Amino acid sequence: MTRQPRSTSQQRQAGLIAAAASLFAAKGFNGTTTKEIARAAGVSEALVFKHFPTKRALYGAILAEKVTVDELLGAVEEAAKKRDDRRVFTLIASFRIRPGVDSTLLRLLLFSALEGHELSEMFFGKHHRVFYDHLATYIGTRIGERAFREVDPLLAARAFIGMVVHHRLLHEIFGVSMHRSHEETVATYVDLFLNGLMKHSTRERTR
Amino acid sequence: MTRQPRSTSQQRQAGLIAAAASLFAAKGFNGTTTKEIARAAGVSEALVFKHFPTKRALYGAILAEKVTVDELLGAVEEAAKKRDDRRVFTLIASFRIRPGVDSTLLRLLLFSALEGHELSEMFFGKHHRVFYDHLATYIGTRIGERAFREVDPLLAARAFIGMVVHHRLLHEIFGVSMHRSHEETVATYVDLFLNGLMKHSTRERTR
DNA sequence: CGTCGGTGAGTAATTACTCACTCACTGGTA
DNA sequence: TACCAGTGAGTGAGTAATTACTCACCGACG
Repeated sequence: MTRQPRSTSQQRQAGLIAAAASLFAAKGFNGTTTKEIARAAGVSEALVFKHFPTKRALYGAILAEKVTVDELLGAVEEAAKKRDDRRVFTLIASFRIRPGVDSTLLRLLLFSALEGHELSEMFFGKHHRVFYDHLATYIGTRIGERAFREVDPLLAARAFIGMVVHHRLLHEIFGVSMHRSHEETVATYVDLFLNGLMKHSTRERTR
Repeated sequence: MTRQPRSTSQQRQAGLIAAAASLFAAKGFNGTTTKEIARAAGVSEALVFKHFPTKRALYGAILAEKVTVDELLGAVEEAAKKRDDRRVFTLIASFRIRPGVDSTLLRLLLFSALEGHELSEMFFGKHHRVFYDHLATYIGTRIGERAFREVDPLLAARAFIGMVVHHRLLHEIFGVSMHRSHEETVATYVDLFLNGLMKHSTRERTR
């Protein structure tokens, strides 16, 4: 019998959040029982409620905790200053499409939105809106500089993020296999999209 | 007291499926109780189990029932024969992005995939795979005819569907408002994408 | 010895599902 | 016409299991 040292309140809380996050991501809020969470965290069910007053509060703590990564936005900002279009788009795409990316957050996001959790919007804002807001601003700037064609920047940004997110959806949620490497996939998407945005002397749009 | 004529077995079954579909779409499988379904269909809970042996069987019946629309694929086929690229893409996009489109199917699809229902894959295949398989074939043909650039047709098809599906996701699941009309949105997406696919004499890709 | 991490044993409510039963209608028969 | 047995739609009242959550209590350590 090894005698486990008792955890501090903070450690336990973190452990519970981690255990619950993976369960909620796998089975949704309603599909996960507090007993399962307790067992996954290696404690009694009663202790769960010592740390979080309700199951829903625990769920909220998960959504509130996971924060966006700022270093990516920094790198994007830098590439944007240099007007390195390809790099801007590649950075954003390969942040989502890369080997070993964790599907937990995507699943949690979808579950929370579908199940209509109150914190869903905040979660969405922190994880996704920032990206397409940033991107829309950049596209707008480049249109102003006559480097890109005249399109609605917000629609264009969503279109690009859409390619990327949809790819993850197919792969991580629907189990569609990737027939190309991560790099090839990203390169193709960036290529297609940038080419679509670029101005070309020949052929104007029809409508 | 108006005396309701008793329904036939088929009518009841259809009513139950309709009631259950909207509830499952709204709250997921685990979030919906059989009592709610019965009440929504206006019958006793016991009758639900006279028609479907288990709750899961009822869920399965829903997924198995809803079929894809063939008239769209017919129209696409026709446009494809005429090599009317813009029309092919516009048809597919505006089938998904149009006023009054029902979000029930999209929600059911996501729920079933997230909750890992066995019939999810079949559901996905009937509603989505057909589209990007068709589209990929067409893109492949057009590449062969040197009308489009050399890209992986499957990736390209997914990229386009990705724009469209992501748009619906934002709008119908995450509640992001559409700041453009349906037509403008579709036109922008098609325009961006087609322009990206087209060959342009000037400026070759950098890598 | 008091505080804090931790638990076993509950409880009230809800859940999917069952069962014994009623009611409305049909077709055959006298 | 009158009657009656059969059938299938429909239900009220359960039941066993599960669920989120509670509470009285334990024991280690400063």
